[in-house]
Amino acid sequence: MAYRETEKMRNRKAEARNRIFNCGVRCVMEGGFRSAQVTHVAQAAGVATGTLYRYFDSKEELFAEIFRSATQREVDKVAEALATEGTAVTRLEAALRQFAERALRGPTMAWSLIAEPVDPKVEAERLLYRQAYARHFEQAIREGIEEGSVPPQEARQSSTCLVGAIAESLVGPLSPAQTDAERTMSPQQQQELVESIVCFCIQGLTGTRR
Amino acid sequence: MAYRETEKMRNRKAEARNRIFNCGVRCVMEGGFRSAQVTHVAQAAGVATGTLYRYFDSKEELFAEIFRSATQREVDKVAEALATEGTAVTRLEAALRQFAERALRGPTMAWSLIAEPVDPKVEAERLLYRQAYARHFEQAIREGIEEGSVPPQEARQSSTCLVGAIAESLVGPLSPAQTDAERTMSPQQQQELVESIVCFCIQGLTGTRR
DNA sequence: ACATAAAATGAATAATGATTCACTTGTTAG
DNA sequence: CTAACAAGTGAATCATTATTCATTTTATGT
Repeated sequence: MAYRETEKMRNRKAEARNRIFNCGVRCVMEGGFRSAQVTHVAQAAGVATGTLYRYFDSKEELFAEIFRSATQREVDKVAEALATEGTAVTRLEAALRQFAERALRGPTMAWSLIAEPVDPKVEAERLLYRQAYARHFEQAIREGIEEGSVPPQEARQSSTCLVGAIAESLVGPLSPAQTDAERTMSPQQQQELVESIVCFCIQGLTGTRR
Repeated sequence: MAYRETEKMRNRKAEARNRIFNCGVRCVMEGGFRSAQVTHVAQAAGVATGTLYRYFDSKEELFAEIFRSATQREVDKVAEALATEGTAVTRLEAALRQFAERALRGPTMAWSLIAEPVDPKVEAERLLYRQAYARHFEQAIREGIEEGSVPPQEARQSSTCLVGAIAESLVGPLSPAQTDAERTMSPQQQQELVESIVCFCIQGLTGTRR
């Protein structure tokens, strides 16, 4: 026996995988999934295309993983906002803000996650991601119902409406169809946008004018 | 001069174009945009692929036109519901019902229009289509504000939230990721789904518990 | 140094589907 | 009937990209 995988090699491989993955992320951040081709990613990572395939089964697999990780960060942030102190309503409000503000801060990635046309495997991830949001919201709504700050309702349904309302409100502003000039809203405008989304959503939940 | 386009010929051509167009519609209704290939459409219409290109500049052009027409029908129905007698709130409610019920009745087409990943040109049509809905809703909201049945608010924003909430609520049920069994909801379930969407939306608009 | 095995390479291949175009067929007017 | 032109044809071509694989490079243990 003359070759056995050593620690050093394991590290180097892990590094390579990481580098590829991160370059994939960067590609998506720059031009969305559509313009992110395996050849580009490999090139950016400084490896041959063939090498990429040693680390990922297929393009779809790679981008599904990228999607998943980008998504997880976002979902975590929302979960975090929901895990603070206060009534369910306050926490939901904070979570919606978090969602919208983060999206407006990183518009290309946000658009890719929310609305860009993608391959089926990635689309499947998107479905999961939206469901993940919905489940977090749903939980908070149930808590709200329990504590009396939210009137009884189909928590599942309402949570889906929340996700839809906020996502749709962002699609327009984030869309690359807009010129960059249009996409760059003033902080003032952003603030207003977020406020009116939150307002609609909380009213929809509580049936209480605010 | 020996050949000049005659009435008969004009008709025949119009017929051919129509046939191609309609077969395109059928293809989309059956399997969505993804599975609708020019070759299929041509075959279904009983013409050669080359012929199709005498009537449509490109695949994208053809399907964008198909999308537009399918969409127009839906938007018209909503506009119709909004044009009846009654307060803005009642009319908006009727419009939301119309939207949801029609979608549940033709799930494949509805999914294609609302959520299927599509080519850029078609995606652009989708943006317009969602805006068309939003504009109709917006108008009704403004009327509601004027007549006092809806509290003052950013009508534009609220209308976008309506579109998002209803679309998102339908994506899950319509998605072909669901088995057909899952997708076939009982009329009972459909009714409940529609009710809870409408409830959330009207509350979001009016801030009044119902 | 050398044998062994894994990792990296990237040009060649495969797969998919839209689009073209040289040619055939059909239509019209004189 | 025939010249003149338009419509129709569909196999061949083109374009785009993901994926493979024969070959080269690199790492390891003796």
